[in-house]
Amino acid sequence: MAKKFRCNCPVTSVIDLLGDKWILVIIKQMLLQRKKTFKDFLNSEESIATNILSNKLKTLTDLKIIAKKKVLYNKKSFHYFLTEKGLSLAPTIIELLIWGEENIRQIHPEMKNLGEFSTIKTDKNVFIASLQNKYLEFVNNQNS
Amino acid sequence: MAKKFRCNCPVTSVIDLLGDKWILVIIKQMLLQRKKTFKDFLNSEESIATNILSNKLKTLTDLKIIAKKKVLYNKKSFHYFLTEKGLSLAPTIIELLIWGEENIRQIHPEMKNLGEFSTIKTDKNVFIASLQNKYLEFVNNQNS
DNA sequence: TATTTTAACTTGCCTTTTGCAAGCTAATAT
DNA sequence: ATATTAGCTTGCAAAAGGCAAGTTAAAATA
Repeated sequence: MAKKFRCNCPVTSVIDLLGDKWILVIIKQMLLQRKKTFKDFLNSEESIATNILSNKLKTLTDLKIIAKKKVLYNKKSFHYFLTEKGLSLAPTIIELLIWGEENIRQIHPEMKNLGEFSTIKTDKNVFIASLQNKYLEFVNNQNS
Repeated sequence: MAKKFRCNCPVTSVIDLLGDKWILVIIKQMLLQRKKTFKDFLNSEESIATNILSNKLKTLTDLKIIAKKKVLYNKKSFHYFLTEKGLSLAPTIIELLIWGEENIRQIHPEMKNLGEFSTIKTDKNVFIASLQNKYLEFVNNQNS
């Protein structure tokens, strides 16, 4: 089931892996909205279908961008969380967010705006590092 | 022909606009490889089909991410170039490049590596600003 | 000047990806 | 003991992507 790449360009190859309608949305949901179970993802505002979700979670797990863990207290639930590799997509997600904030509202007026946005722009690196740290704390709290 | 958005999240909305197999690849080709004519894009290592190319160039023009200009010396050629809006996607493209460099070679060993890569990582902001300036110079040279 | 080639497309048809609705199974809650 | 829930799978339809051939006007070549 090896992935096919169009060419040897690193940018194009990332798009071969992650450039579809759902992969980056799922990563965003984990990083910014702390979604972790199959049901969490299903109940998202993006309303993904179950077959697509199942398929994308499998792909992301195979790529080791996320990992799947049985939860201790419940035999039918799983938690999905971002690995280090997944968490290192935070800068990309934040760049998409910034571009969206600045360029999409004109054609999509209902788009919500983030209070923290001015902080993101002035202290981008700090914001990203803190986001990653908070996510790691969140994952640790789940495991204990 | 108004674009439909899945929800009001800025990240998801960017993916609704730009998250397909080709849009960001075309922007990369313009920014990093100075592609400008229909034929330039066709001859790329990614080998896009003519109908898809035509369609994506139209979409990008409608979104004002690129603009189309008749060339002065030739009545059947056009030049496409990134607008300010398009050029402001440079940080996203560079983040994809960085992630690709660090995470894809393992599963795609033929991927080419960039000599300048260590510079990109240590001086990211400088690198991006300089890339944008050089692109603007390039566009100016075309117009004169 | 007549013929060939080129740039920038469009059209038709096929394949892959996405999406909807329903169904399944084992665990949990009532 | 029965109903509900979590996490899926299956079948089918719609949309996006992809291949090959065809089109038109301009430009290059003979």
